[in-house]
Amino acid sequence: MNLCPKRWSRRKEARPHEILEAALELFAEKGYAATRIDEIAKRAGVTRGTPYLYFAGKEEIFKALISELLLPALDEAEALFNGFSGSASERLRCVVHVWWQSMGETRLSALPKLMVAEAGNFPEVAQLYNEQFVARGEAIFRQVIEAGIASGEFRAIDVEYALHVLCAPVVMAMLSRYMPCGHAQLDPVRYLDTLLDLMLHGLYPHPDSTRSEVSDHA
Amino acid sequence: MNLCPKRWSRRKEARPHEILEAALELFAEKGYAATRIDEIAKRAGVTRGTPYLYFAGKEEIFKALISELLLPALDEAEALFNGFSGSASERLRCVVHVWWQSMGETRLSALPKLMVAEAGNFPEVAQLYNEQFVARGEAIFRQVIEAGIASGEFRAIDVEYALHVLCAPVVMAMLSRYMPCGHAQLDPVRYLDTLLDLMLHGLYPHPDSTRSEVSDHA
Amino acid sequence: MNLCPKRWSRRKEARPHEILEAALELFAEKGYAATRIDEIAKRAGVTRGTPYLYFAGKEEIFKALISELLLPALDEAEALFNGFSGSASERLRCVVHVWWQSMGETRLSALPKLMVAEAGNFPEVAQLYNEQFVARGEAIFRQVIEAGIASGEFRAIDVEYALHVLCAPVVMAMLSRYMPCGHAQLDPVRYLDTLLDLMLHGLYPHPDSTRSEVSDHA
Amino acid sequence: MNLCPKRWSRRKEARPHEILEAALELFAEKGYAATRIDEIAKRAGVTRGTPYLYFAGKEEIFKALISELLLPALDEAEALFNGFSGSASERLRCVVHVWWQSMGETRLSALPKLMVAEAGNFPEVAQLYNEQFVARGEAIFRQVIEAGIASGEFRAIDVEYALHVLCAPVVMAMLSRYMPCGHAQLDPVRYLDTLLDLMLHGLYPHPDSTRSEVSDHA
DNA sequence: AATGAATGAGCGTTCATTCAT
DNA sequence: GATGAATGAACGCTCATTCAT
Repeated sequence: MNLCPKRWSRRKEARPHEILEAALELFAEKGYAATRIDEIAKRAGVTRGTPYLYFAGKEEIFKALISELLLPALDEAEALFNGFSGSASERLRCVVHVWWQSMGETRLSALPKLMVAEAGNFPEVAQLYNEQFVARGEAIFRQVIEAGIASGEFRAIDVEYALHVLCAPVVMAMLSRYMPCGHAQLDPVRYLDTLLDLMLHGLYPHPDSTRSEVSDHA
Repeated sequence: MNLCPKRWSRRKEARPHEILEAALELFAEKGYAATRIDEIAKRAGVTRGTPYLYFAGKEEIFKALISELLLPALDEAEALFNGFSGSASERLRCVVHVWWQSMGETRLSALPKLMVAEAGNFPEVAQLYNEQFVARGEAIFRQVIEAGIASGEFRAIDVEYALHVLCAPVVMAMLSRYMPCGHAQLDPVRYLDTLLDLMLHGLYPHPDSTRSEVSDHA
Repeated sequence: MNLCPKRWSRRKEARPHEILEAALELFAEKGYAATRIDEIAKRAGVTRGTPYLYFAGKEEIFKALISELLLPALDEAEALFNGFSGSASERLRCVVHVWWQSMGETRLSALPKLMVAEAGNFPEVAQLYNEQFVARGEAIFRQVIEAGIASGEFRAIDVEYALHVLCAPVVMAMLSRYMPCGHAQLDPVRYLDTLLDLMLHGLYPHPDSTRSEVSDHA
Repeated sequence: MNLCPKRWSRRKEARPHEILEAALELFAEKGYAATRIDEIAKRAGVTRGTPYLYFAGKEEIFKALISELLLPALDEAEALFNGFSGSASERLRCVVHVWWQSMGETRLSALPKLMVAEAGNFPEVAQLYNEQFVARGEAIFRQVIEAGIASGEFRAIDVEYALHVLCAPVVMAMLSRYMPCGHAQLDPVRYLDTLLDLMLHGLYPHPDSTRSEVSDHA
């Protein structure tokens, strides 16, 4: 059993993170309730009792997924957005793609799925998620839209509503990774490009069709 | 204990439906795993053993929610769509609003939430949901978009991708009813109107701004 | 449902017997605990509540199997024994074969199996079985052996012990009908003839080996 | 609650055996179905969940009774038989008495009772029992009888049938320990001696009655 | 720090029994 | 007399959590 005698000598401070990664994978696959602490421990390479050395219980692991994995990723994404300048449409494109690269296509996309499923059962976790993640994410999109309207690049639509229309496909793309349904066969990047194209130009034929950009991607 | 003397006289045919309604409410509130059969039974006004007279087990109740509640609602909605004629944009508006009225704003919107959470754990239910509900729902939207393109009313965008961009906010509006997050404070109808406006016209200012329709609704 | 309107007009007094026969079959196949009242009812051609019109509960059905089916069969067998005269060995042969024909090879052989399994759980039934069936059965064998000893046809062995040695294979032949083991492939009649052959040649005090009789039976 | 401070320190290897012993006792007393896992646990000095640490379920406990308790006892008994030499009648006596001592008069005699009751419900367990226990047990008796016939010490009777006639009282003696019936009041050893006496005098092809041996034991 | 044996509350399911019809 | 919908106690099994080592 103890094949490697020093197998945890250097790992001490890494343990909580390993446990969280294991938990995230399993919660993504099976949901919160169907994931056993044993499985998390085993996938993290530890035994049943170890998670309790670092987390008070299953719910605390859930909460830590938000604060220890998701929020830091949002911090990084925000830094990328902030370092980007350009037209409103260029910033919108940037925000959508950076969002996807830094969160959507990573294991973190499991968290929106988890929150859809468990928000009602864990109000405390839901509050953390909403205040620290959703609100900040929406603020990013809101800024871009508002700036576009202010500069006259965008129409003066209702920002709050447009914002959610814009976010919904991004979130759905994250959720779809865990469902064997229609979305699943689509290429997410092309999907997001279509989103941007439609959001910017609409379905109606353009008076000037030079703005269409989705065809670049094939 | 015997509060109601005729407590089962004429209920036989009604029982399964009562149980499904109770299950749907509870699954919506707490998710599949966190809902106990006892609770379903109690909310349906029966006792622990009664659900098993009508359903083989918890999973069968889940499956019956799809086949007995959701699919009939889709049947009705389809009938409404089919009875509607008009321009592609008028039909799109019709489809989105009928969808919302006949499913989105009803208790049935719990089922997409459930499927997000449990598709991985119940492949059989997921297959039923995808084949009988998602595929048919997408087909409705696809027809409208394809007809619009064929008639020249819409641009020749990639139908499959546009379809999912269009559906995503509709589905998110359903999911959002069970989350205390941003979407929650929005008026769903106005949200869908914004979706239609953006999808048809895009964010860019119109060359002819007479087409904007969202202002009608306020 | 009521395809045959008078389907029970003539059956009223037959119902209890039909229920007992169904119960006997099912208890034999699956044991007492694993047999559901529903199954008994269905096999008897009635519904769930009907057995309770005739029997106070499951245990009463069990008890009635003894008193209503087994004991009458023993009565008949006893009548046959009593009408038979001959040497002790002839009477022994008669007893063994009549026992087998009237009980061993019928569905009644399920009852010894049931009693082996359930005597500890149903002391009242066990008492009935022991006092009314086992004791009377043993008495029959005891009489024959004692008469054989008294007449000098048999050795003066210990009657009580010999009696049980003699009965054991008879009972085992009954039990074996419900087990897929070694006994199962044997022909019961030939088995009992072997028993008699072995028992008699041990019981006879005198030493000519011409008496072997098992070959008669093919 | 914490009456015994070292309540599980060194028990890990002993637990499965303790649980099996408890299960064997309770299955013997009440049968398989009427024995609750809770009772087994309590009698083994553990709580409800502990048996599941060592056995996959109730049926696995049943199966383990055969493989972990009964078959090892048969191994030991076989070793004793194999170390014994003598005439066929002496070997027969040896086999019967060793059988009784190593299995019949121990708690293992519960297993034949259990198998009579449950063979039909657990075909897999029945197969294990028949192939590994019954078949091997019969082989032991068969060898002795065949050797006796080969040496001329026994008559040339039909071995398969005689074998089962011989075994039946041995098995019945085991079953009888769990029934409050006739057999119960007999001394098993004297019962087996009577069996041997009767069997041998039937098996011996030659006719001097001086060989009666049961009187020795009284 | 880490282990893993043990706990025990909780849940899905079954089924003997009841009783309004 | 017969039905069968409904009941509710009981049981097998699970799993988050604890704690002696």
